[in-house]
Amino acid sequence: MEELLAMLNAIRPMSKPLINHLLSIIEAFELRKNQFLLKKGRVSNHIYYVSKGILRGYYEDEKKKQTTKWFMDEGNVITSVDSFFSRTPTFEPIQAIEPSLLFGITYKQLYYIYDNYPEFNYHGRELTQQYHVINERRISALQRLRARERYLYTKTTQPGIVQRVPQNLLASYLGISKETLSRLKRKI
Amino acid sequence: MEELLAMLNAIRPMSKPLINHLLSIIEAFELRKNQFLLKKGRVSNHIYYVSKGILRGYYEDEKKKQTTKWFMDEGNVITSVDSFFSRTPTFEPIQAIEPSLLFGITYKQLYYIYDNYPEFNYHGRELTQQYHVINERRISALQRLRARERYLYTKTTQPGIVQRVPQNLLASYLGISKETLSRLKRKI
DNA sequence: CATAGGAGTTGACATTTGTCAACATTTCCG
DNA sequence: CGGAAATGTTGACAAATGTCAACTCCTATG
Repeated sequence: MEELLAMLNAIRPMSKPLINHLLSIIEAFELRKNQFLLKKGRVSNHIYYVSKGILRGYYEDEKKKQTTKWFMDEGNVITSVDSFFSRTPTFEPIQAIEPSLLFGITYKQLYYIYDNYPEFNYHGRELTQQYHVINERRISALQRLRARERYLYTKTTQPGIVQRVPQNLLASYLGISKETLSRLKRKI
Repeated sequence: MEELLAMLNAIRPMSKPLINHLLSIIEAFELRKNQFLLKKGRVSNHIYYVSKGILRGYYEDEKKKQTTKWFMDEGNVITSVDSFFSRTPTFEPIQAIEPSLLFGITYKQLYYIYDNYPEFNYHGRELTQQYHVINERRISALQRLRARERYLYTKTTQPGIVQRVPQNLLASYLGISKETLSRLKRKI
């Protein structure tokens, strides 16, 4: 839990009352490998900090083909962004790839904080901004780069992810088939 | 200018002092067709509200091939996200596609507001969140959909854009060649 | 420890998309 | 108004990637 508070304090030191409030509401969640944090059709009700482990958000089409939208490991804040903020049922389950430990709060609790501890809007804004920038870069990569370059790009920007994650999931994250990934890796 | 204030007030009503401060600093910018709002190599120093017109952010690779990262029309808030927030020189120029009218403030002015009118962090957070959700959806589309489906998806989610924008730019936005776009349109 | 299922590899082939070049059409400006 | 430049279309072909199927290897679990 320390690390979570440290991360937030690094963005900007928080007041004692805010810290105490956070400590009183944050809940810990433990997940086994392959366990779901969020199932399809539910409204994403929590936002979590990843303390240990690695998770993925993915999408499954009519033909059962899965596309991994993101991987997040230690130090990241995760939720099903679309569902959480728009309060609609998600199409994107979240699943633990390794045994994981998370700290989370609910949507209601988050907005209670935004309303009653205005200082926390600064943190919310900075964090959203951070992921926004990451997504902007990801969009560029998906638009401009071919399979091979996307793989190399991801390998340099997220080396930990590339190592930790099964190749079939990595392929779907890159937006290519597992066979194509297998082949282009051999040529490198 | 009214519309900008109305948009912000709709997110959450702002205090009189904040409104007055905003009015005292917001600057208007007029652009001719094809004029640049931001050139490559500069640090993006402003964030703008689009009051009239349509603009694009794009990227140009070594071979001079351009990829349009986004189109933004009336009612949107724009900047070169990466450069603006990370304070680094941009690779992504912004250009007016039609004659445009913008209202803008600088990075410094924005952070002055965040620090001295804490209530505005709420607005900054909500706006960033909004674009974050849009980008999440865009990533899904780029990852999962083929050329044809990406076109149809964009046509339904941003019909105005698809109509207003030259096809070669639209193609680069979709991440496909202009020939492919021309062909798939004929088949529909 | 046996084995079923998951993960990764490889080959053959189909499909999609890109590239290049030629041409048609539109738009912009002197 | 007229011509250059930008935009859009089409064809032929090449390159990239997907799909399907067979096979191997690993590993999780009864």
